[in-house]
Amino acid sequence: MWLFDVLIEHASLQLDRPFSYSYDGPIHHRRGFRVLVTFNHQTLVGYVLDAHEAAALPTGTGLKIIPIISIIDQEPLLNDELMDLALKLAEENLWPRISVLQAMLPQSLKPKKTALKGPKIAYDDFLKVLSTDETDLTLKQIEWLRLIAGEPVFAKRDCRSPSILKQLIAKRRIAVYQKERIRLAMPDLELKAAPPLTSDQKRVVAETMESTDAVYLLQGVTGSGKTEVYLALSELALSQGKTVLMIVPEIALTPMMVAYFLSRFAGHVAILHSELTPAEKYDEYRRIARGEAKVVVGARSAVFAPLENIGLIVLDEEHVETYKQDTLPFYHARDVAIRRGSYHHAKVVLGSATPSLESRARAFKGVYHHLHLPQRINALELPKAEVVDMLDPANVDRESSLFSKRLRNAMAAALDRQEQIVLLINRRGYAPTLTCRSCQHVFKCPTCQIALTYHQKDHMLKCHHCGYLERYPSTCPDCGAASFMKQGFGTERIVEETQRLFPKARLLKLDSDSSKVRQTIAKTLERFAKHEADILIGTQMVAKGHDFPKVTLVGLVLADIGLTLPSYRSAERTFQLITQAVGRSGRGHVPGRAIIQTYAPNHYAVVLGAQQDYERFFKVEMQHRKLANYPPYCYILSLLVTGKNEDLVVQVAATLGHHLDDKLGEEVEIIGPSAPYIGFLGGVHRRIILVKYKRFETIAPTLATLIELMGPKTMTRLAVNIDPYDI
DNA sequence: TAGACCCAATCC
DNA sequence: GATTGGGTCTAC
Repeated sequence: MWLFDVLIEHASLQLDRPFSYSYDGPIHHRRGFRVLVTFNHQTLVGYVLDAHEAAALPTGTGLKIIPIISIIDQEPLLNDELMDLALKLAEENLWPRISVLQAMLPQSLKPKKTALKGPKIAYDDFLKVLSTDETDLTLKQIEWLRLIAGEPVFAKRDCRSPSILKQLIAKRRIAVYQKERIRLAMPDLELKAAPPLTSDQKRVVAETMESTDAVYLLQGVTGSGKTEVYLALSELALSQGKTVLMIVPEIALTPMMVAYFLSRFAGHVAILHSELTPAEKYDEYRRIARGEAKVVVGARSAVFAPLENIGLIVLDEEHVETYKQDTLPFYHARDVAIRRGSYHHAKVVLGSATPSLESRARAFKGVYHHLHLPQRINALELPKAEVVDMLDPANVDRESSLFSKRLRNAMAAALDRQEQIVLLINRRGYAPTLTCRSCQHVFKCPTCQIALTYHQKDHMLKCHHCGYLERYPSTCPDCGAASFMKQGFGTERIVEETQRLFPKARLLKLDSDSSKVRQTIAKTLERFAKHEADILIGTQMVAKGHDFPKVTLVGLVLADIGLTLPSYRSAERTFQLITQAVGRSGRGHVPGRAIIQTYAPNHYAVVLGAQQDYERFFKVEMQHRKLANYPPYCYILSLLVTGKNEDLVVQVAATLGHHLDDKLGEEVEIIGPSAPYIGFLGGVHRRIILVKYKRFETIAPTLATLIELMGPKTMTRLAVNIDPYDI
């Protein structure tokens, strides 16, 4: 008899311990497979951590050990590298182990009940010729036998005479065999040879290959050809018989990167990102696990791709926040990439035009090897960026308060010259708040207490935090009046306003609303690239990575939306947004222009962003961070206490706070507990404690005791997030 | 006084 | 995370 140590599918710290189940029967592996078990009157999926052989059920332990219902997988789902990585990450970060295992695996393989309904392996039937002996066959049967034998592979469905086929099978001339079908149709791109590299690119590639360092920060201005460096390094890794992991930030960027890699490495590429259907992802995952793909291109969760023998891991646009998962497990793709790199002795390349302060500071200290691409390819000039002060009424256009005279004139001129324009507004919807005209009632999300954004397209109010929806009101719930004010503006409003000012211009809109429908982002970008539209209006999605040679003007409709957010990263975010946006302009032969509208024309993030002066910004922002003691001068972690009973949440948070203060008061700075920005979400009260610390080792033991302090009670829950992004 | 409802403990 | 059981509330 076997005793299994089983992790239960529910991701909670209280349940993050193995439960014992028995099993009578043969097993092929000691760990890593899923089992179906009864757990507290429920049928759940569990993950076997270990198996022990036993003669009989242990007695006197107080455990009621029952048999599992069934074994789900015959083979382990994860290799030893990923399994050990999952356990280590969970332990260090105080995440439930099962949550990491779930994050690592595609929908169909996750250790949770919903996975059992996920897509299964699809098979195609093929025909195999067993014998070409033509005795006893009719002429028709001989005709088909010869036809099938003449082809190297013959799919069953291609045979139009099923009855004849049936007889051939009965007479043992032909057999049917199954082969796994790959549901993802890769675009059939022409294989391209590598273009000659610029001397800068060559230098960077050579420097990387000659060095024995593990992690590289490739800092290259927008348009400096980082992608070609990734491709060249990939080629070198492949030529050494190693594999390549290419991580990109968003779906919107992926089609382009995929196209680059496909056109260079064709059949060796697997793709993993959220635009694939679960079935496609499953197939791709299995292809990778079987070792059939040498290169994986994918978004955040693709850092867990089951590649073996990795030689190179690239994280493009390393500064973007989407690399940090904001639900359990709160992993950062960059950290995982570096961990996996060190296991494989692979080179890890972090690329960006505007590196995160943390990474740039590490490069400065020599923790990362710093690589530079200081010039745009073909010696293109960086676009001229002009800052327009929207507080000065003289600058504002007479017909529209959203546009400056300068931006409107520049747009008119670009349209006259048949050039393309990108307009960026970092807010989706039509208007971010709706207010009653008579009583000033602001429509808010009932769960998040955040103002609802009015969306014109579906005439609804939406919460951009939790996705809550309600119909556009007919009357005010407070005073009954029926007249409302739409305050502020988002992408939809800019589209409307632009169309009004330039009725002949062809517009396209791109924001995360577009991503709801599959493929829209890719199609929109493609249409814009083909010049089927003159103006592309969107959120920061349009600012990242795309290469549109005909764009000569970029307008940032309001650059400082990010600056008003209460976060120590707001200046960094704003700088990055401006720099990336300005970099979209002038990638063809015509020099580009960028116009930045702002209410904060003197803010250093705006001024230096417009000048594309990363180094100055780095110095200034580092000083700010040092003064306020923020990362990279310390690390931050958040402790989030949640529960339905507000008093209890407050009380537990206070206890944890005091405990931390007692144990660590000397070494760390503790902020809170306090009510977070969204203090009440979905019927659950929240309190947050921030801990600023210098060395994780000094606080790790105390963190572990916090979980014990919480006890087995589930009235309140604790979530630890190391380096959270939402503060 | 049954049934609705809420809370907290338990799960092998 | 879901179920259960015990306690309290509530409507007839």
